[in-house]
Amino acid sequence: MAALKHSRQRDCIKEFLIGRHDHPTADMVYAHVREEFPHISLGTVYRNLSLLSEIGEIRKITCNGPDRFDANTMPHYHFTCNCCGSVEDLEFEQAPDFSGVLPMNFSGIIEQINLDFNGTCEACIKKS
Amino acid sequence: MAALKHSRQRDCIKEFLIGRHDHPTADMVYAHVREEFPHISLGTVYRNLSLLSEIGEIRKITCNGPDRFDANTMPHYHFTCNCCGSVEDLEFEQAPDFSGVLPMNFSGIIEQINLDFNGTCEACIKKS
DNA sequence: GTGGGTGCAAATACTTTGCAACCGA
DNA sequence: TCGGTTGCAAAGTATTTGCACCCAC
Repeated sequence: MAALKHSRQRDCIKEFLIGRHDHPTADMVYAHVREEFPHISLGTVYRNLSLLSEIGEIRKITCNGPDRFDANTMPHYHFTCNCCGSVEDLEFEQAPDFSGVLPMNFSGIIEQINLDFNGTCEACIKKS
Repeated sequence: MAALKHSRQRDCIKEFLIGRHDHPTADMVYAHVREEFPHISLGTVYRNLSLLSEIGEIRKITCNGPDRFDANTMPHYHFTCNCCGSVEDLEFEQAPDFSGVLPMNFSGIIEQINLDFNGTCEACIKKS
């Protein structure tokens, strides 16, 4: 991988994500960063989001609709609303423990475990 | 929801998925169904895949790259390869039990629990 | 006959990429 | 200066949709 050079745009993107806990999409990041860098392009936002998630500084959340990004790289799990697409962090009384549930008959490399609950969020229930 | 009418194309799509355990994409379904219905359109395939997953006859797997579809609607969990995008079913020595890990501070409706391991599959390890 | 289903094509949504100019080390 | 980064626009990938015709009930 090429040597990483400093960029003010990338800093701004990362700072924005650190300050948010609602898992913004690339468009939401773009809308914000544009306040500070009015000429930044969506391509640059996507490039930096990919780069940051490749080097592990942020986490990319693949779900229905556009990808979302999370500056919290600690293990934690999400609820995704099938209705509005929002993604919330879940808190557990007892943290999920996957140590006893390692898969058999599998010889690849596991890099990440994703636990995602989906359904309908409170806001969407009220709307309907 | 409107009354469902019978369609041979939809049957063919579902039969195909039942016979496969590799979680085909819409394109793969299209390629197969075209053997029997040479004039079927990709739009029809997408429409039927959405419809089947809405009524719970198949399951849609959202991952990096194109969505994948699974006729196995029983609870089970996947491994997704970050490299080639393949999705495999995982077998566990001890089935994951989420009864003790229900989320607190959450008041929406949970419809489904997805547990997905991702990393690099055996085939991609060998290639590199 | 009625209304859902289909094929086709165009449109949309999201993301990536080529390229020349730019900027940080 | 060198090579990574940016802005811009175009292209690419995945999916949805409008519409006229067709087929199941």
